[in-house]
Amino acid sequence: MTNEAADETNGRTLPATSWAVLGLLSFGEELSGYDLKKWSDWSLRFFYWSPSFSQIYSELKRLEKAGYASSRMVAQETGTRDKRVYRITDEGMTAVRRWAREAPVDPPVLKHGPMLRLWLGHLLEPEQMREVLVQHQEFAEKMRRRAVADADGARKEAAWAYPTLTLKWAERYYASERDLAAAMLDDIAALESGRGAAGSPGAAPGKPGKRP
Amino acid sequence: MTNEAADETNGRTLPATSWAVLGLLSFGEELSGYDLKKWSDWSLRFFYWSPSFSQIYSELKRLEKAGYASSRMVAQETGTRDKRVYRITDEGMTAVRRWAREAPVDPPVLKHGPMLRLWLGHLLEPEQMREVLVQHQEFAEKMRRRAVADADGARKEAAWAYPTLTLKWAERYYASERDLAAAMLDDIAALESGRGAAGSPGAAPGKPGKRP
DNA sequence: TTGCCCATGTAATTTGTTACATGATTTA
DNA sequence: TAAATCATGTAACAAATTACATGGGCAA
Repeated sequence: MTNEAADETNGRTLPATSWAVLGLLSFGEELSGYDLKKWSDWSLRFFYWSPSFSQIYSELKRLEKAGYASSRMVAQETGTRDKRVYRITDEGMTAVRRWAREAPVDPPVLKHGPMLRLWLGHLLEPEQMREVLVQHQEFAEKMRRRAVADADGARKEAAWAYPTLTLKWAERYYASERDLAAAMLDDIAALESGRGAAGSPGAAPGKPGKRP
Repeated sequence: MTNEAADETNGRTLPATSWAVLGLLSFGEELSGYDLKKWSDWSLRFFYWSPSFSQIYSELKRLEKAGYASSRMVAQETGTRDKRVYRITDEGMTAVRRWAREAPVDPPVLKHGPMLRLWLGHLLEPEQMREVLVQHQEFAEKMRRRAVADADGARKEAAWAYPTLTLKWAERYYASERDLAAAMLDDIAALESGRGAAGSPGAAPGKPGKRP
């Protein structure tokens, strides 16, 4: 009852980030913290923020304490510093499977800095708004291309079908972000062009022709 | 040099959440922490997560310490408990305008729980994947509708044009989320139907006809 | 007149980041 | 042989949540 591992095992559930790390391990490979960080940078990154090194290390400790992962030191052949590698346990597989199947579907968390800036449009010059949007557009397109490239390089075995599918989702998501920025550039241009002509409330910004 | 207010005023910049709260105040009204929370729930919420009460209270303290906001107690008419209301200062306006204009455009932070689950598709039954997607779809549609409703009810003055514009962006964003979920449902169906027929690598899931 | 929600906060805890420490290996 | 980089962590700090405390008004 006062056993810590038991406390974690039953009862209180882990935070999503722990499940994300355990999820990385659930593909079956034995990995070090460093490996996990690198892998998470090119996979989770597209739809889930990639935790820092230090957090990955502490999540690994927590998972091991909970009995969901086990670790061992491996001595390097060529004299490199020894490292600790982690592998998921059977209990870990059971737990992460259970989480994936049964956890409630809660809404995505979005912190969209560029939109926060535009929401404060009354503080900006039109040119500055455009600059924010253009940079965001470039970011989105860069991410989209990365998702495409990663999907092309992805392993083709059946086990990897779902990671590949989410890359496809990411491709579309970032394409949409890019297009949404373009649409907003249009909207701002329309707003600007319609300004000065007496703020008539009838001039509702519907869907005017693309350009003035 | 050792003055705390000065430390905050120049030099080290505030976290984005502080700017978000100061941004709420930048529309000029005198508001309590409670008011700010409620307002943030129906505005920031669409593109930036809405901070908890306690965080709003501590951000307000920080802003006041930095000289960006001032507060006063107001006694309630009908004997309700007194409350503290905050108003942005001139320095605050200068600072938030400067932030909005000059801060680097950094990428949005996304923590997409549903996608994390699907990325772990090897742990799920197809039916469970569909369930996750359907629920996400419903959430997205609910948010979209809310954005539309809020935009309809929004104040029409020029100062509110940009908040209204971001609501329009939100409407499109959540429409896209909804559609992306639908597309992924199709992809999963295609993957399932193509399974068992020898994992031929040629069976690339392109854009097959909507239904089998 | 008890229970519940509005409103206002503070305290304790958890989550996550940045800065630092260490040492070996590769590259310039 | 100095600098950059890989690899592994720890420590200090910041951000954010949950739980708790308090009191008034209102509905049952």
